[in-house]
Amino acid sequence: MLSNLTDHIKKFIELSDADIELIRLAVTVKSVKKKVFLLEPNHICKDIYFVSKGCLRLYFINKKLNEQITQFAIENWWLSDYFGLESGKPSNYYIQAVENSEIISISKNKLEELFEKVPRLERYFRIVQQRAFTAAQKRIEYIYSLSDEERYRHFSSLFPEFMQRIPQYMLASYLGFTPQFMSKIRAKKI
Amino acid sequence: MLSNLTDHIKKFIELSDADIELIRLAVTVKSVKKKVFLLEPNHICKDIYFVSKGCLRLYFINKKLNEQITQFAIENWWLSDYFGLESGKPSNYYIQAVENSEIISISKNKLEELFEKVPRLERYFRIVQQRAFTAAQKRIEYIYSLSDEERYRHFSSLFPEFMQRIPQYMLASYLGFTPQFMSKIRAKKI
DNA sequence: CTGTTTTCTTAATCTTGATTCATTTTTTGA
DNA sequence: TCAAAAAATGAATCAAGATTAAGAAAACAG
Repeated sequence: MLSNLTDHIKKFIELSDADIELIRLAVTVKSVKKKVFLLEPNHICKDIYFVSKGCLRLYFINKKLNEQITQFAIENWWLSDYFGLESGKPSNYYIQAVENSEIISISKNKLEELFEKVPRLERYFRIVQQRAFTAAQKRIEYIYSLSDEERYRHFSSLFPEFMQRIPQYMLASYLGFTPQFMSKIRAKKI
Repeated sequence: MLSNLTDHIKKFIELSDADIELIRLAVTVKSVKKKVFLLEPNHICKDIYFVSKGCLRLYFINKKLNEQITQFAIENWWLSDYFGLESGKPSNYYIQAVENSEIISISKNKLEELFEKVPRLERYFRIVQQRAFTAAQKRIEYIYSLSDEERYRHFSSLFPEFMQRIPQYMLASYLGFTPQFMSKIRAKKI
């Protein structure tokens, strides 16, 4: 549903019907089944993704050959490998659907064209990026000021519904510890 | 020097002389002595800061009553407590000059006015925020995929000149470990 | 200069969470 | 519907880095 995106944009800037039509022409709306990859390592990342429904994860394989999740995106969040997108170099990341999802994608090129036609979108994305940066900073702050166990409890108190949606091992990966350790602290709680 | 800022902006968008004059009227350029605070906890953060010369750090006091540095800003970087800036709530952070510095500051309100007069600046700040977000994500990736010792060596190979500029204990804080541990790995190296 | 504060180093002990390996439970798909 | 794969749990051992407590070396101010 394109309206999920345009409604989100309207929270920050005004959009005319003509603007919405230009957005419609620039983006691609698609259904993505659980486990499908939108990006894989060694591919060039060309798109940014808006989650209209469902959930995506961004991860890479670390030195110990484990999946390391660095970002989730749920409804109304954007996700991309911005580093790959800007550099044009082959990506190191996977972007994968965690649930059956509805994704709105737009290529870097189409987005640049759209910025020329609807310059106020620069403002929307400035705000989106600023919020993303602020959230990333908060996360770094928690990593450095809470123990793993505290971070788990903090996360589960903030996002109890999200915890129901994803496998535990993915949350352990996102929080930076092992599934075994997660089992241990969960057992402790009861 | 205002030109440090306008030159930086010109790397991303075009600026007319009139635009530059509008920027000049909106910002404040000031010299800040080492150890001076630009923001302290329980104060409302109203400004964002551009480092024209020198170095700033952003930190908070964690539960163990230690300083925890979450960001540095050197020449051509912006720094603020964006969370406090957007929420209008009292800050939890210190922003302090690490060296005698020249800082260009602009208040949130003045910046909003400036966006109305020079809308292309939204683009500049969109790009700045996107880069900041990408850097923060990279940092999270390193935190989760490298040991503390590896992260120290990685950082010192990437930014050898910066290491000379700041006390070791600040770098230890930024990297998330103790000065004692840092001494240990430095001693190991020789 | 010279006393004081700040920064850095060393070493012993302690803790958190990783690793390894085995088992159980849940989910999935043919 | 049931076999196979995926996910979660449990326990024993191990390691990276914290903590504590000195003391040494630099930097700084009067």
